[in-house]
Amino acid sequence: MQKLTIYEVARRADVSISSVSRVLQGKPGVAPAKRERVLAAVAELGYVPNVLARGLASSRHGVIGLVFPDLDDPTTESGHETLLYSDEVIRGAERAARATGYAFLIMATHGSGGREIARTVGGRVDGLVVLARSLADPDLAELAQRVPVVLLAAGRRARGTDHVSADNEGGARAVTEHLLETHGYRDVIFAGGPTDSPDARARFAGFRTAVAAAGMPAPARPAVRGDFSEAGGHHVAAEILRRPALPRAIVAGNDQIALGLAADLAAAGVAVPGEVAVTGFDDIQLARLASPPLTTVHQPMRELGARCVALLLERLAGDEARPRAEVLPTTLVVRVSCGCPAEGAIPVPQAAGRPL
Amino acid sequence: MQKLTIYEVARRADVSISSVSRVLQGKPGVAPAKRERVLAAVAELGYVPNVLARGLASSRHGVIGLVFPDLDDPTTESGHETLLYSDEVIRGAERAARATGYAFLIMATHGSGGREIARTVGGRVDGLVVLARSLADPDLAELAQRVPVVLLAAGRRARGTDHVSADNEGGARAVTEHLLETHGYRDVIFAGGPTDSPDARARFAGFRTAVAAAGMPAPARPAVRGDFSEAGGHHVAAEILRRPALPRAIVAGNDQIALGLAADLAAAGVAVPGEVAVTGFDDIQLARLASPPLTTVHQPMRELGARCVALLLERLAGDEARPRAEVLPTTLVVRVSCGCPAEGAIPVPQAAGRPL
DNA sequence: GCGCAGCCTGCAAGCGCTTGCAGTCGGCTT
DNA sequence: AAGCCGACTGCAAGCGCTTGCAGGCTGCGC
Repeated sequence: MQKLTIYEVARRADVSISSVSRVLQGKPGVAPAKRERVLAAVAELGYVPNVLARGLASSRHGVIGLVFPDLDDPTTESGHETLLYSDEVIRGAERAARATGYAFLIMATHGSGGREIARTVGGRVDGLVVLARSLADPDLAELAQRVPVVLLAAGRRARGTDHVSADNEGGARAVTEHLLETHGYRDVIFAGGPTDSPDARARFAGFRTAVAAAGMPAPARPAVRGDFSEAGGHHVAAEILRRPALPRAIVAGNDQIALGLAADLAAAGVAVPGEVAVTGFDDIQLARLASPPLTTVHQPMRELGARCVALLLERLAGDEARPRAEVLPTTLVVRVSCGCPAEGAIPVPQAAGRPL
Repeated sequence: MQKLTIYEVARRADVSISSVSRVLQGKPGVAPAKRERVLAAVAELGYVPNVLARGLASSRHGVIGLVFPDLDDPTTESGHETLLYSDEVIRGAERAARATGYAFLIMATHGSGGREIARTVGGRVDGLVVLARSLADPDLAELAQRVPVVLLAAGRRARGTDHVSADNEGGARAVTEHLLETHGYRDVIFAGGPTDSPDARARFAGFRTAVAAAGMPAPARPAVRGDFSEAGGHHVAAEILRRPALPRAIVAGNDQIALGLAADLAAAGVAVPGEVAVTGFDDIQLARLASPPLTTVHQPMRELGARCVALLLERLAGDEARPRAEVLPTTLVVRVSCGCPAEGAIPVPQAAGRPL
């Protein structure tokens, strides 16, 4: 199969390549009869336009990109600390891009090398979604002036770019209120994430608001900190177990911390949620299946990804709007780890009526 | 910032664009002094070659693509049946591609529309990794003659393409043997996946081998079937609970089935693994955190993705080799759901020595 | 019957970079 | 000193498609 170009199609349909091009792009100004001939030729030949040539001529890639942080140590195959969060966002974004005919490129960043990576990907896409903390500020800035960028969950730092985030503060407030009001716990502490994470800060702020609203003194900073990973949870657990007295409930900065923490508490003989209640944030899949099922705050991860792509497309459409910031709602998901009854934690369809 | 082309760099360095091009590609035949000047100009200007033009001229994309099945119903936001498997493979492949300077494109397929999708992505990449069952055979065939394809876990159907898969049969045999020999269970059954899945078939074959080797009659087909999803597990559970007698152990086709199944059994009052032991396959992250932690067979998912990319690159390098099939080893991961003691199921670092 | 607005068409000029090829030059071999 | 060779250089021809523009036709108003 030798190369099949627009010339071949034009010859076959007995028209000029201009007309073929116009038909293929759905542009007006081509007589119906001729349009038919072109379409027929395209079908017979199985012609697919060369995206490279098309892109070069129109200076459009037809590709949306997404940059996410790869927190794993690339030298190990452990892989278990994966940010499931990114995977969900990626899926949502991919779907949104595909639905509008764009191809979807992803690139993970791992600490250094961000500059090169940003250049590589920057020149290949029409627009870029950048997940929080996957790129250093200067790299991001350089990238942003080459191509439209939408920042996801980044605590609005870069100027001139659109932002999308989840309502971290509201979610943290809701889960803390649940602990405080529904359960009536008194001694509730916050086990935070990295200091430089805007998400972590916003969640802590929500926690403080709830505590203050309950008429209690709100701490100035998280009682403990740890990475947004299971290892971070282990670290937090160690810190807490070292104390003279255990808190009644712990609001963790995210699900991974909560899971690692809960596992260690249980292993140390502390009943969860009996003695210490634990809540998470994100609602990753593990949260639902963990033991006990984790009470957490759901972030609409796929939707976040999809909204980022949507904003990008709007900007590409050219409406030269000023930077926008969109905040998607989060929802409290009550399961067991807060002390609530297990009811419905794990769906049990038609398991009833067992005839044994 | 107006557009910056190779001409600008050439002028700045006072050379021809040919030389700039050669320097940028690291080709020989450019005097050292001149090479320096070019590099300096590139750095000062912050020049980044236009990938579209480069691609058009050299007919190379610099992009590796991956097509995976999106089993979710795109109209819901549920997202919980996600194939974690794909996510891991994607990460592994992305990393391998990035490490060799290639950009990485992903595209999900969802039932129909595969043809269009295949065309879209086929024209944008230098090589493609296709996960099992994401594309119909004819679409795959068409795609394969446009661009090099490596099939992952597809039970070698397409001719002329490379294949990579995990040792499904060996893994299933190992886990079944564990149940049969270590635990001495007699009544062990296989709860399979979809009939058309090569993976499911290979696993069942391994199961049969082990059963036969233990001197027991091997069934001709799986005792029950279900999708490779949690819902499939629920279905399997319902089937099994409907029987007059429960089996002593169930070898599930994959982790999701095992998890859904185990949850329903437990909800129906059947002790797992006390009354019925359950094992999975894949070793997705959920398997480790589930309750009880799932004994399963580990597939090197990231490595599978990475190997696919590696094969693709070798083929692109031009060694015109005949199609190869690579099988990566799987490993038995013993946790609790088979009846083994919990020891080490959840790592408990420094949780000891609690001073309370 | 004539003029003009529209609608179609195809021409041709790029888009920015790669690469085969011919030409230039200094240095060495005879 | 003439001839050659090899290392460099830059020219120019694409790669395949988009698109502004000018020209040709048709139909309608006057």
